[in-house]
Order: sequence, then C-alpha cells, then structure tokens
Amino acid sequence: MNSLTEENYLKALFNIANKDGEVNVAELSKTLDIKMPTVTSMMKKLSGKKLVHYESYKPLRLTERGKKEAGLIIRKHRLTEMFLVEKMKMGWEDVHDIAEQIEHIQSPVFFDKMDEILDFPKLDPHGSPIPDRNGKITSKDYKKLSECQAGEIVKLAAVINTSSAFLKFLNARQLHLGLKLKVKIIEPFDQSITISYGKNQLETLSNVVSERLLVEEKADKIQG
Amino acid sequence: MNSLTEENYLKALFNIANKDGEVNVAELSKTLDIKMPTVTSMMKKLSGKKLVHYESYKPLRLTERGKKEAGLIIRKHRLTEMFLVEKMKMGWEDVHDIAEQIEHIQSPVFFDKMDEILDFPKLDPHGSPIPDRNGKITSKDYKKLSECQAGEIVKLAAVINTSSAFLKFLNARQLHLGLKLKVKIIEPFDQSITISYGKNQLETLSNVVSERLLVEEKADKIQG
DNA sequence: GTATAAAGTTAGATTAATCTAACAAAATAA
DNA sequence: TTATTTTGTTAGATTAATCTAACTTTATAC
Repeated sequence: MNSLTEENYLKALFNIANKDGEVNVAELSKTLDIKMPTVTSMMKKLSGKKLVHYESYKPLRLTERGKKEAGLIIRKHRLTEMFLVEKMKMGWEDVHDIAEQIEHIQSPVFFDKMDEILDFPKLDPHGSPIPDRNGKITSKDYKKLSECQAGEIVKLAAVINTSSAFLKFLNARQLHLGLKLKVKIIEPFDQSITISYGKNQLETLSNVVSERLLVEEKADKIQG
Repeated sequence: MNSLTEENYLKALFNIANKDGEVNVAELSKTLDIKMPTVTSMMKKLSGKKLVHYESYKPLRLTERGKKEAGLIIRKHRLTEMFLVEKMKMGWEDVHDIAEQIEHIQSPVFFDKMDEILDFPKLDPHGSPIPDRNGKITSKDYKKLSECQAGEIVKLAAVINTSSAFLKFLNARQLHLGLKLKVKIIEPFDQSITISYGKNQLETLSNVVSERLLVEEKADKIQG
C-alpha cells in the first residue's frame, strides 16, 4: 500500500506528464510545492517500489504499475467529483478540494457504489475522462478555444483548470459544458477572443481563459 | 487544526471515557493499539493544545474544547455511516471502516450537505446518537439486554459493538434495530439469554452478545 | 567554446509519530 | 506493612517526509 504522500506524487506525475510521459524534477517540485531534494529522494523511493523509472539527471517516467495506480487515484477523484455534483447537488466549483481528500479513501466497495449510483459515467463534471477500473484513461482530443479561427462554431467540452476562482468566473458568464459557442473575433495583439452564445450573449475572453477551455467541433453536418 | 493522529486520540478519549469523563493511559493505549510511552507523550502535546487535562499519574480528561472537537469528529463519523446506509445502500456491517476514514475529511459543507440530504437524523444506523453542530451529544439511557429479567418485553434500540463480525452475527438471526424482543429464559450458570421475536423465532444469545445489545422498554402501556 | 544559469543531487538537520529499555509511582496481594 | 504487580514516565532510537546549504551536472547565452 502507498502512503497518502506517495499517492500525491503519483497523481501529480500522471497529471503533468508530457506526450512522452516525461516529467522533470523541477516541474514536479513546483506542482507539489515541495523542494527539489525532497522530490529526488521520493523518486528514489518510488523507483524502489517499481512505480517510477528513475535515473539521475534524466526525466521522470511512471512505470506501467505507476500509471495504473495513478489512474486509479484519479478515477476515485473524478468519480467523487461527479457524485458530489450529481447526487449531493454541489457546484462544480466546490468539489475539487473535497475530492482531493476523498480520493485517498481505501475502499473499493465505496467507489464501486458511487460508480453504480452514477450509472457508470465516462466524464467528470469538468469534462475530464474517468479512468476505468484498470486505471486506463481514454481521452478524446479536444482542441483549445484559443486555437480556433474566427467564424468557427464549437461546443464547450471540458475545462483544464478546476480551481474555484476560474469556475466561478465561468459561472458568472453562464459558460457551462455543452454550450454552443461561435467565435466572432480574435484580437491579434493579445489573442483575446470574442464569442457569442446563448441568448445573444457576447463575451471577450483573455488568452489565459481561452487556453483553459477545451472545445469540440459542432457536429452540425451529421445533424443537418 | 489537528492532525489525523491527534483526531484519533481525541475520538478514543471521548468514546471510552467513564461517567466522570476519565480515561487511563493503559486503556487508551490498548484501544488505539499504541504503546503507553507514545500515549503519554501525545497527551502532553494535546495538553499543550488545551484539548486534554493532563497531570502525571492522574486519569486523563478531555477539556471542554477537547470534548467539542471529539464530538464533531464523531458527528462526521455517524453522519457518514447514516449516509452510506440510507443513500448508498450499504449494509450496517460494512460502513464502520469507511466512516473511520471519511470522518477526517475537512469540509463543513460536505457534512452539512449529508445532514440535509438525510433530513437531519438524530441516530446513526447502529442506534448511536449523532452529536449536534456543537459536538454535543444527547443520549437516551438504554439498558443492556443482559440486564433484563425473564418475561420482559423490550425493543432493540442500539448496538454497542459495530464490528463487521458482530453485525453479521445479528444479520444472520434477523436481529435488527426496532425489533420487539421477549425475554424467555436467563440461564443462571453463564447468563446466556433466550429470546423470542419475529415469526416465532427463538434464539439463545451468550452474555458476550447480550452485553452489547441496548434495549428500551416497550412502550406498550402508552399505546394500549 | 567557455561562462553563466538552471536543474538536479548529496549531506545533514528537523519534526511528528512511533518504538524499546529502564526506571518510578501507585495499586494490590500476601 | 512489605513485596509484587500494574501502571505510568523518561530517555533515547527509528522512520517518513520534509527542509537548507553546498556541490555537480546539464543547458543556455554570449
């Protein structure tokens, strides 16, 4: 069994890995707000447990076992977020911190019950995929709103940042998942983007925001 | 804020205190399965935090603050047990270990939501009172089944032990809370007790069991 | 291509929570 | 009332997870 601390390292490694599955010590240190020497020593420990591939001065990588264990923690986190929103009527901006704690509960039955009650959801309230029972994740490849062209019509599919502040910002503008957005103007100077949606609503979003919104092509062709 | 470890000491002190609110180091050590010197040093620490009254060689007592904090942890534990049984359809024999973990979650909103969804329950699934928002507990004074006389008719009101093994033992005999029991025979030699209940069911329970079952007088007089 | 900066490691200290061994006080029994 | 047992404390070691200071390796900049 892994300690709560070890679980947090595994989860962070999983979350911040690049396409090759690599993470630098400095990044991990920053993400967890833990000094680099501490990270190094924990990586040696996790390497000893065959959860991380560690070689001096090389990028960190989770082993297959490490990936699985991390995936299972993230599964618990996302199932919990879904349960809190769907069954306990909490806002999507309020569930992250609670899920951050509940993800460490050791009880397969508890999470199986959640899964069943939620009817085996595939996505969490922020649009992120919920890993399966083996910790495997299957994610669609959405693009960022910031990468869209003027004139495009897209659907808001997921948010990258799940901080309360960011989600409250979206709430205040009635920006929720599933919403159809039309890209009106992209300001070349600062990449701010003006979109229209809902009942004639117009909003201009900074690049900081549009980088954190994931969208999918509106499948209009199929429907009409 | 108290650590998870400190919380476990507070809870144990609350749970095993005698009528005067006193606990011995040896008892606490045994309950927590932690050696006496460790308990002593933690008591000094909690004394420093004004949660425990500690004097060398004297019995331990929670301060008012300590009692409140312990009560609030027990509140979270019991609300959780109720939620798991009522809303997640788990058996009363399966909820203790999960509640033992969830009681440490730091999130007033989370437990307030539970409380609301459960419609502010006063008792947990084992018949134990749920402390109020101030950690205050109001308990009826049930008597033990082992203290009943032959001929008495009583109602099963609560169980003292919440171990899975004990509760499965009760399940196997259809012994659930609220059940009307008639005391038939008390064997003087070993204090085993024979009761009748339900559809002509007869069971003989050892003293070990009847000591752990709390009953209240059947209020037959009032009803007829 | 050397100098500087950034990233990573080693060594050693610190804190919380635990332990064992040895000792002291209080309770119990002879 | 003295001896023995139980209970409780002190002292010092251990482990997990953290830190700072100093050093090394790798990357970046001129």
